[in-house]
Amino acid sequence: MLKDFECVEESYAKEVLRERGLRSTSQRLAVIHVLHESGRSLSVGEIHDGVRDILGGTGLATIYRTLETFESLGVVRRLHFPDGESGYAFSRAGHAHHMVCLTCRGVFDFPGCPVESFDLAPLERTGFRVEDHSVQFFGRCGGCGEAAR
Amino acid sequence: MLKDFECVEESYAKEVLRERGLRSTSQRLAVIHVLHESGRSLSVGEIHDGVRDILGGTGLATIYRTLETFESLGVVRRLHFPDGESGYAFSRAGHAHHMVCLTCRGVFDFPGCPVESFDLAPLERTGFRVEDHSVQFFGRCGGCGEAAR
DNA sequence: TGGCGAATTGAGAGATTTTCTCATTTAAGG
DNA sequence: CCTTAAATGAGAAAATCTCTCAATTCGCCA
Repeated sequence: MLKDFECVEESYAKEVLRERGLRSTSQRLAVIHVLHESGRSLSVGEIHDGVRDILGGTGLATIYRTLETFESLGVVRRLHFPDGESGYAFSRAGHAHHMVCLTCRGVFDFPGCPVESFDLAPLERTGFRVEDHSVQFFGRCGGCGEAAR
Repeated sequence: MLKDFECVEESYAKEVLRERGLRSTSQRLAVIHVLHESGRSLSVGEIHDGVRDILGGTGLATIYRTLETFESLGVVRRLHFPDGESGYAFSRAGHAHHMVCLTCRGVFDFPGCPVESFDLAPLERTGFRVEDHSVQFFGRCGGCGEAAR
């Protein structure tokens, strides 16, 4: 098992895991490593392949379980693309939204939240109580926009 | 085949289909009927069951094909819930966002768009060109909020 | 209204994705 | 170290989605 691939994101994930009384296994850290290193959102299969490159035989079920765990911790986020595909991306916990490049599937955080300055009162007057929201921007990142020209 | 279930939504769907040179089949209209009648988002299985109740034996593949067609026409929208589930809901074409009740999966349009008044310039200065966005609110609708108390 | 041609469907096989089980391994506190 | 519960691996099983192709049906046109 490689030990020299630690990065800030892994330390962060470790801490979140410890806070919740969950274990920092090599599989879990490898998932974070693969996700962060890629800089884009990856399918379950891609993550599985990436983890196997690092650790050797890793069960697919573990990948699913790990992604589920991290998603509930806010460390990983599942993104759904307009074409129906989906992928997972590393994401610092807390309130963050993303821009997703439709060409390379790159994921970029963006500052601020459009909903913050949006007046929810009219919605809530209908009796609906808003508990959460999701915002995503789709488009082309710098590199992919260039290439298209 | 029942003929007495026509509603505004079906007429609308028919028109959109005709505009694109696509046929208004009983299966397609039944999908719209089921979706609209429920007032909430439905899984593929629920839609399949609903359509079978109206038309009798309808192939599952047809349901998938129909949903894909309608989604590309903007008549139906696929929604992803925080719990990982997903469902389809009727949606007037054009730019519309939704509030989704996490209890009953009810879907409600809401007026306005939080992104409209959001300044995209800082994002686009990063080189990212925004082409599309998605916004969803999750919470409890009037009825389900009541029931929870 | 009847017929023609192309679009659409049905049925089921097949592919893919996700979940589950349980014996084995491993992290982490004492 | 040792212990113990958490986590994993492997593969079976379940669920979801796609594909193929013959049969059906819609919508146009005479």
